[in-house]
Amino acid sequence: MHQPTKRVIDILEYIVKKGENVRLTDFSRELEMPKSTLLAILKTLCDYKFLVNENGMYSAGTALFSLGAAFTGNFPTLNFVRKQLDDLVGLLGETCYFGVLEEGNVLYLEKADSLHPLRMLITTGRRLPAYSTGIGKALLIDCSEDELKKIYPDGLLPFTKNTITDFKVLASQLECAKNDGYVWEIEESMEHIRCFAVPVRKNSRVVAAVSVAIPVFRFNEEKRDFIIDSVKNVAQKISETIEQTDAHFGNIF
Amino acid sequence: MHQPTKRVIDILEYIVKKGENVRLTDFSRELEMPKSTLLAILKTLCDYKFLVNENGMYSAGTALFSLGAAFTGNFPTLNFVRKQLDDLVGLLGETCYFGVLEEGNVLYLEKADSLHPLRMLITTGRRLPAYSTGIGKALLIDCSEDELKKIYPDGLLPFTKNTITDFKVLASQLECAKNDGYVWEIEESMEHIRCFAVPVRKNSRVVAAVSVAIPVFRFNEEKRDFIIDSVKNVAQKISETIEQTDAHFGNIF
DNA sequence: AAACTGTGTTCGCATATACGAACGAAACGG
DNA sequence: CCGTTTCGTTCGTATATGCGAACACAGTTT
Repeated sequence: MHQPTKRVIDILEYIVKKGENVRLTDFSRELEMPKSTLLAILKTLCDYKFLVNENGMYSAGTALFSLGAAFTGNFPTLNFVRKQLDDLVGLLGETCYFGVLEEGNVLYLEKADSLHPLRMLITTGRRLPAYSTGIGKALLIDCSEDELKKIYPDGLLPFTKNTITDFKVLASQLECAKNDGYVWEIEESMEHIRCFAVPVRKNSRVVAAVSVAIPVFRFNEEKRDFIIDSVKNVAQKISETIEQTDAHFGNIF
Repeated sequence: MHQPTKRVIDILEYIVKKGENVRLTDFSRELEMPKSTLLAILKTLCDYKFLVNENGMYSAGTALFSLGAAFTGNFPTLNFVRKQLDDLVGLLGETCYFGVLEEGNVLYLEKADSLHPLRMLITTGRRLPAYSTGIGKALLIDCSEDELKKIYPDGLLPFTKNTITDFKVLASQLECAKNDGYVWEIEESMEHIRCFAVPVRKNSRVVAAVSVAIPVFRFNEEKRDFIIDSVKNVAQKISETIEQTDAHFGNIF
């Protein structure tokens, strides 16, 4: 591990987590780096707009935006995905997500916000353990029990009282889901939220997934079929589009 | 200037420019760094998903997406802006932009694509000299000739035969535009493209701008008033929204 | 007004990093 | 098929970077 590089990474990830108004001392304390060393790195990052220094307060700079935008720009498919998610929200009224699997985690690539004031709070770019989320289970849908154990060598940690922590239970549930063509989840990653998700395939391999997250009190069984059909429909459209591209997305697709 | 940090920056900016399939030797040649040093840095960047290494070919990694998304997430106003631009494209049919001023350059923060197959190619996150673009002139609209000279100490370089290279001409044109409340531009930054732009203000200070870019052959004078009114209307709505927030956007707003 | 907290410098010393050459492997071309 | 080129990797040494302490300065609190 290259220390100077690691430090730059730590600084950047820390500043985007905090967003703004981070002081030199905060960096030093949280990242355990001497202030004199920090100052040299921070100054250079400011020169190139990765950070902004406003009388002692550091904030995330526009270069971070440019990097992310340039990355996204390589994947025009995402524009199509966003429009599909917008349509899906129009139908269902609840927050919808699109994400890919990255080493056992869901990486959220796109979302469309619920029309309701009370809505989910996951932001694009975040990573969450796949086994506990609806969209994540859709991404793992083809995994056997052995494969799951390999992905999560430290076991399945609970996030709520409903989180599945037993590999056998998870594997058998995925087995069923594979037949049904969709996954559901009730308060396994967050209290009061249930979820439906459908995998997106390219050449029959799961490469991404679409999901909708619904507060339990706004759900009722009558809506069930309509929700599942709507999500399946969007996942199918996205699958067809992705089939035609050769985009890798950081070699995830 | 801190060399290791500068190198990380150079590597990241180079990889997003190239997008994918960059070899160790390419980095070494283009960035003038010894291969042995590069290897240590690249390996660390791969560990943290800033890069991906696929049998010798490096590509941009998902961490870049996460950084950019986290940055954007701090500015919910951008979602509103995107919807406004979408509406504007619905009215005008041509590519629309939203951007801010950063040291004499326009930084494009949002865009909505034209419905026509032939359209502008500027992507979000890019920077272009403000004096030559429509949106950029809207951002400079309150500047005097002296202020312009301070921003561009090396003078105004031409990009097309129409680019304004004389400070006096630019300043007097901005003076007129300030009265009209909008800026126009004909093939000053790109051949075959003309542009209308309107500044977005916060507390009466220009903090951003909205523009529409139209291929010259699709423009005719009858549309003029409608275009200008539409852009002004959107800029006004965005102004009102920004007034209510205290977002800085990398201390640009 | 003095004590405290935090930023940004400076400086000498110890050390981790950078460098370039040399090596091995693979791809290319005649 | 073998020489040639290109690429990635390794390694010992030189050097640039990292470190911690001390200091000046500014703002805030006691």
